[in-house]
Amino acid sequence: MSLETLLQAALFLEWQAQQQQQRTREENDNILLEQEEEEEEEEEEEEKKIISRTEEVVNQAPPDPASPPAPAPPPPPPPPLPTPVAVIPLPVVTSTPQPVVQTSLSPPVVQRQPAVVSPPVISKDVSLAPVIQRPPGPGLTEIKSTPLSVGSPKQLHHYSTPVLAITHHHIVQQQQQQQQQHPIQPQPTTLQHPQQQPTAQPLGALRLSSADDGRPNEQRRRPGGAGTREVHNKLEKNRRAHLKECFETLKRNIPNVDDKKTSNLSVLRSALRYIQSLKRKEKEYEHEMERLAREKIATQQRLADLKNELSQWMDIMEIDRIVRQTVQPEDDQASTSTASEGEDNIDEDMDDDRPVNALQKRQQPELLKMVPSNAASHNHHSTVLPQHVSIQQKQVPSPHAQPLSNQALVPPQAMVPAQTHIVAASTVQSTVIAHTATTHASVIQTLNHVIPGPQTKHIAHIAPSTSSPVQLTTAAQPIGHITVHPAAINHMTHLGQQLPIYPQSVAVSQPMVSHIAHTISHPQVNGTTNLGQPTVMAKPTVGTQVVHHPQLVGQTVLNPVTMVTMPSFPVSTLKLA
DNA sequence: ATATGTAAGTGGAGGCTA
DNA sequence: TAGCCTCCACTTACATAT
Repeated sequence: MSLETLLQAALFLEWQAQQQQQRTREENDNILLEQEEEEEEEEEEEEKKIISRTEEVVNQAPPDPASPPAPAPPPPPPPPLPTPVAVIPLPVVTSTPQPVVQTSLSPPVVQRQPAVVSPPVISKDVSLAPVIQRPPGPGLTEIKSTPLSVGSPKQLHHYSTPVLAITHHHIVQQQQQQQQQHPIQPQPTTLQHPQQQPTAQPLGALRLSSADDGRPNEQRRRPGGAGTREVHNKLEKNRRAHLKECFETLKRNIPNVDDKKTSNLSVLRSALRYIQSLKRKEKEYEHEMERLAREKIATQQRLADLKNELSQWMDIMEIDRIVRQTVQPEDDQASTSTASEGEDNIDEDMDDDRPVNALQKRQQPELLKMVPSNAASHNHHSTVLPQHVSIQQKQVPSPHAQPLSNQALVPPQAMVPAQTHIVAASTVQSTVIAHTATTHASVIQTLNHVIPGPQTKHIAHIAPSTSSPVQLTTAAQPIGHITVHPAAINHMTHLGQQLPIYPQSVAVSQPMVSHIAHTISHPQVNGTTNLGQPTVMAKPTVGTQVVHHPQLVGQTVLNPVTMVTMPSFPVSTLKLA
């Protein structure tokens, strides 16, 4: 027993549980279904209200009035239908049924709307919906009707003018009343409306009836067509809403506009101001852009110039490198040093070898070579280091000497305007300052001629820029002769005391004569007093005027003459390249 | 109480389309 | 040409500020 009873009890419990589960499932399903239905209804309502109210009205309206029964218009679900009511005549629909007496008063707008739509114009569908679903009783109409009617003298006024409207209103009211009487039977009522209306209404009915009766519902659409008042009102309402939205959008896009206390007019004004300000700014920016464009062009031009100069410098550097490569193998004692060091060394050497220099002067004029540099390249004094080229030469004019000098006399015009380059080849006693601005091959040739000499063991090379190392190889022999680059004179004054002073006399070689432009007193050049002997300074021949000083040929320049050639642009700008 | 601004209803005019 | 749509103007009601 116990077991059986227990089993039975268990089975029973199971069965109950299953039953409960099923119930719950069903309930849930029902709930879900209800919810879905509600949602659908809401959606339909919204759609109808918002989107296609007018469309629905219009579309539904046309259908044939002929079909009398028209249970429910096909598209809108017939039964559920509070929705359509709500859709079209919103006021009417929403109005809750309440007993109000009111027919006598001027027809409320609400009332007219459905009426107008339904009977004359829109045959069934539209009319049906509102009419059918209107809750029974005039109450609906009244709620809205009362305020509307009360508050709308205008409406009265409006209605007065169009006869049709008036008639419609009355008709509607009657229809509504009828419908109220037959709330459940919307369809037949709706069908009846058009026909019944004429009978019911005196004035409007007359016209409507005449027109409508004569023709079927098709022509109920008055020119307003969709143009029932309700539709028109809604369209207009939507239009205003859109307009309002546009104003809101505009307002949001205008800075410094209060969100709330701005009328549409003020929004427009502020928008106008804002647009004007934007235009002004636009013009300003355009001008700024033009200015920057011009500045850019100028800068690019300058950059191009600098690049050109830099390329020239690079050529010089290349030549120097070649020269160096050519010279170094032969130079046992070659040493690199800075310009100052080299100069110092030179000074020392010169001090030591003065007597020798004297001999050299007599025995052999030094070989001078000057190459004019670009006058324009002397505008800047950023580079302190002068470009010296001193080539010491044998005193004895070797067979190469003459050709050297000749080659050194390359016409300035043939020279590439560039910074002076210093290549100093020291021979026994003579010093030749060559202006390496001559990228011309003649320089190399000259050097080749000069250097090969047995005595030309020391070559000082000074790079033109500060960045490049200045290599000055002091000759074992004191510098006997120095030629001055004419271009250097422009910058002599700038350098002032920075310029090294060569105490010993310097002889000007024959070739240099052609390039010597001016002679100035030495103190003017370096600011130092010297032995009182005149110093020969050369002025660049770059330009046009070249003054020859043949008297200087072979003479000894007692004071140091430093070649100083400044780059045509600040050294810092070299980095740009 | 008055002024101002907004929303809404209504009618008409004009353009577009079937 | 009728129907439809859009726009505009007029009017009224309501809300808010002064």
